[in-house]
Amino acid sequence: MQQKIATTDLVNFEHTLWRFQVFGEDAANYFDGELFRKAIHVGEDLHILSLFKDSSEILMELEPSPKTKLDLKQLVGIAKDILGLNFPLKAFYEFAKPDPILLNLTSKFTGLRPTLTPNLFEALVTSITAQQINLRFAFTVRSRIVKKYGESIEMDGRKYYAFPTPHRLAGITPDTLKKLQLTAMKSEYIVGIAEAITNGEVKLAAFPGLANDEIADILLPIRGIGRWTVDWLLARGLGRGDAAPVGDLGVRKAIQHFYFSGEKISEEELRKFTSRWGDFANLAIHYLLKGLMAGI
DNA sequence: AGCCAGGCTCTCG
DNA sequence: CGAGAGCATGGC
Repeated sequence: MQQKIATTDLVNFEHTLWRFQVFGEDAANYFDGELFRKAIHVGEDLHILSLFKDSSEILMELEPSPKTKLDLKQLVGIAKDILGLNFPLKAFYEFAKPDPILLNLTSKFTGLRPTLTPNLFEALVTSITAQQINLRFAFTVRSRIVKKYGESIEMDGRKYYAFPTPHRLAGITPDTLKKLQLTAMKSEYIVGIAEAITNGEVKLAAFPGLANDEIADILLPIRGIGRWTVDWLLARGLGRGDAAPVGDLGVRKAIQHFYFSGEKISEEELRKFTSRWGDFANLAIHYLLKGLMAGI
């Protein structure tokens, strides 16, 4: 089945999904520049969600078709999150006008939105794999996890892997993850988090209804989850407007590059600086990162 | 070749 | 608490 998701004046398809191509293989997210595909568990079934452009429209296709309206609603919600459609982009562009740097970036990358990872377990594990190593290698390792533990479904002669559920990772010996070239520590973190979720200690489903601080209080005591990981979960998992992962190396470099002539500043100062963006911090930072990577 | 990766935990003062 | 060492290995 097919369904319209958005028009191209609301979102720039290529700019927004570009992130899935730049760091090499991503077994959980297929994007070739024109077609995006992701295998997703909903209800009892594994679906392939496809996103693509047709003239001025962005369409979604689902295989197999969802059996219930509720499943369909959930899949449409996921598609919208992947395209970042819930971010108030127009209001942000108004907000950005007085700032020459943001004004320049928003006019260069009009329609760019942060893609969300609404599967919060996937968001957490992805962050952990990316801690303290270069992103390209992080993607390679994460793809190995996805291929080894994720269920797959075939379409047009290609296999698509769903991100492993917590159930598939809970109870495995961390050593099997270590063989995929995660560090011993990260292997333990990931299995530990999978177990905390399957045994009900951590209820990810409740997070959308909680405040940023409440989520941080739940997650920070868990081994492997620090401030950086929480901030990215808030920013790219839950789409919180005011999330600002200032501990992130890329974010620091971007802010220092655009606002401090490349001079290094402390995390404290960064936090103070980003507070000026209020509920637009997430968007502002996304544009700064894009600008940095584009060499502006 | 050698420095550095989109950090986190643990220890020590 | 705040600073600093250790993790571990691929990319460039």
